[in-house]
Amino acid sequence: MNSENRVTIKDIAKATQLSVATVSRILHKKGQHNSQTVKRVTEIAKQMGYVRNTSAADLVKQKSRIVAVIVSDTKSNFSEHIIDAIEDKAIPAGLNVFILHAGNHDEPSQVRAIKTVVERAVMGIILVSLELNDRVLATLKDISIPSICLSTSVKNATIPFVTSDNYQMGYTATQLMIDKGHTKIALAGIPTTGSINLRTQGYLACMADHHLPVKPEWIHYGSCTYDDGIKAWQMYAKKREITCAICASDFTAIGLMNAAAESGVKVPDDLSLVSFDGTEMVDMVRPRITSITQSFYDMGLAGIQYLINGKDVKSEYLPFKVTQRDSTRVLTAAEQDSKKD
Amino acid sequence: MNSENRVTIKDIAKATQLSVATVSRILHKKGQHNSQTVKRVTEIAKQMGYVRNTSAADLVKQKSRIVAVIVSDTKSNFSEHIIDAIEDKAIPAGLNVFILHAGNHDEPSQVRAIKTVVERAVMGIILVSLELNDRVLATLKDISIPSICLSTSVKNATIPFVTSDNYQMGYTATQLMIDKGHTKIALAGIPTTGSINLRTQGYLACMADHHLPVKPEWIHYGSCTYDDGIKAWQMYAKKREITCAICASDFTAIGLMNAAAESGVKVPDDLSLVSFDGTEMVDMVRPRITSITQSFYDMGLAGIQYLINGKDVKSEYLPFKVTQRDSTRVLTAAEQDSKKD
DNA sequence: AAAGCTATTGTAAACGTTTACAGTAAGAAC
DNA sequence: GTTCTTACTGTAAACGTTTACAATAGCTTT
Repeated sequence: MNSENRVTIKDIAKATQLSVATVSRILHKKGQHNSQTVKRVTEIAKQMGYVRNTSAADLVKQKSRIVAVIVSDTKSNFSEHIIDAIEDKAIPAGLNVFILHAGNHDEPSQVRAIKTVVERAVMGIILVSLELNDRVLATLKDISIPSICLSTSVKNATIPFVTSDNYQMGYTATQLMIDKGHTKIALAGIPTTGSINLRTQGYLACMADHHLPVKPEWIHYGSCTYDDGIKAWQMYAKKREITCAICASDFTAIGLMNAAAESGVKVPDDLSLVSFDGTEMVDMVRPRITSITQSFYDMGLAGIQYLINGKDVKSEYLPFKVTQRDSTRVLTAAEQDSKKD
Repeated sequence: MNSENRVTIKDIAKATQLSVATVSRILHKKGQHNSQTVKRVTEIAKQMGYVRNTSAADLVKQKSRIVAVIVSDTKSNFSEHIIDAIEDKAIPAGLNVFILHAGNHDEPSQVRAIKTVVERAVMGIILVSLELNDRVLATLKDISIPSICLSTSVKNATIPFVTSDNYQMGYTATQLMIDKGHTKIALAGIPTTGSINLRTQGYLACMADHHLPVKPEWIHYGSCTYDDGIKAWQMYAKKREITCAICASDFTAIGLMNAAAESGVKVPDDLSLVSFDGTEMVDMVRPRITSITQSFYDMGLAGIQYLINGKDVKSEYLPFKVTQRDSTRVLTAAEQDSKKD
């Protein structure tokens, strides 16, 4: 119809011989009106192809019905579960969800994303898997928009967060391997910075608690990618000392497994593997990969509920569980001896 | 600082004893101003924690610097490549990207998403992998916002689109199998509706061109999921007639391969597989899966460039290629005979 | 008949920007 | 000394809504 200028309430007011106020009220179901008029207005509005100008409405109402989700752009596949949960709750509540990408450690891109949504007066911001530095955290705290971090913890809980306990996960993964008789346990693809590095601490603590030595070359640092798995194996392959590896993500585990396979090392016969996350990926590869499975959907739930209910949610750690699949094997007594120093 | 009311230009004007016009101009680098004043204003603005109200700005400027990307919420992994391309070009151009989800065939959710962004006067809309019905298409055409569909074709090209030629891809995949000596070729997980179904047409045409019969039970309809691969195999396993399958997506191929493996059927020894898409997934599983690889990144590029340059892009098909990996095998003459009716 | 309701509609201000245009002052050119 | 520039700043309207409040008319009540 009119692809020139957008139809406004004023146009409809003119066409119906009513005031803009009446039209506005009718179109958004406020107050009571003659049913004849209501019918006339809605019909004309549809016919003229009216679409509301939300910028104008937001401006006077000083708020919007939008939730912004700012997601790390690193190739991870768990964020979609978090987003699923957010959308599952937000849409029925009449909220719309805008997703933006930002760099995991990239301040300028984070600031850009935050600025974009803050300028538009979103009703809340959910930050997924982002490592925010103090400066960004400060800006976030200064603005009057409720924000929450998911899948990362925040120093001093400047803003609330919901994640898994990385330290405990690291400890648990290590304990799992030790329980299966492993003593030479590698750690692959964990970043050196951010809350995720607490997994390393958990690993070291568990090893120490069992009086097991750790060699530096067992720890490969990375960023949870598939390629990190490959690189980690290249590192381990030199001495071929370790009997198992704890992998930073499902992708890292798969990369590691594939790289090992190329050297003729089979999982779980020659190498046991456990990964963090436990997304559907671990069930798609063969052997299936044992994982420390996180509750991503629940994280999303926690995030959106915080925004909807406005309750002062305490920052919290969500439970994780060990899901045994086919990538881990119990070492025989003989193997444990032969591998012993 | 002030978490009560947001600081406006008016507040800064008051604090600096200037007019709002001057402050506005300085803050957005329009016109020339005394460098002293500029410094004073920018400093005070920062100090007071000023953030622009984009709703107000958009309102008067009648436009925004936002590109909306509405993505199918079906679990596919190629859309991220499309989005990558869009962001890679949009951000340097000073455009911000908002991503929304909508149901692949779900009109209400599509309309909701479109309405949300149209109301906010985005500068362009990119629809990814969405099957739009006539009504939605009509609304999209009526509004004065440039829109483009990626990874789907649009009947009559009501709005421009960029995708791969599904018919040709179907034909090519089939040809590939025939070239390897296969004659009993299955098709798994293709939806019955939408442009993607053209793959079925291509398959049928190729079979017909080679005078090869097609049995109904070779064609499994689905929606490109992992589970579709499993279900397809359950269907094929009954008679175990086919020697290869063309799979609707990488995930479908993986599902099919895993299900087959459970019946003791090995890829590619007992079953050859080719998938559409060719995302990184096909390189992560073993054996690696031969794929009809689409140019997703280029699709995203085409979409964003259409919006930025405003050129009247013709709807077009992007090239795809056959990437041979390890899931396809040439049938021996003996096998071809033994399998012959 | 006055007062009080009720149902419906209108008036007008407000939201925070942007920007065309007007204004001012100081210096340069004549 | 007058006019012309130049550099800077102010005025005010506009963008499209929403909403408190006022207004009107027709009823009902007393």
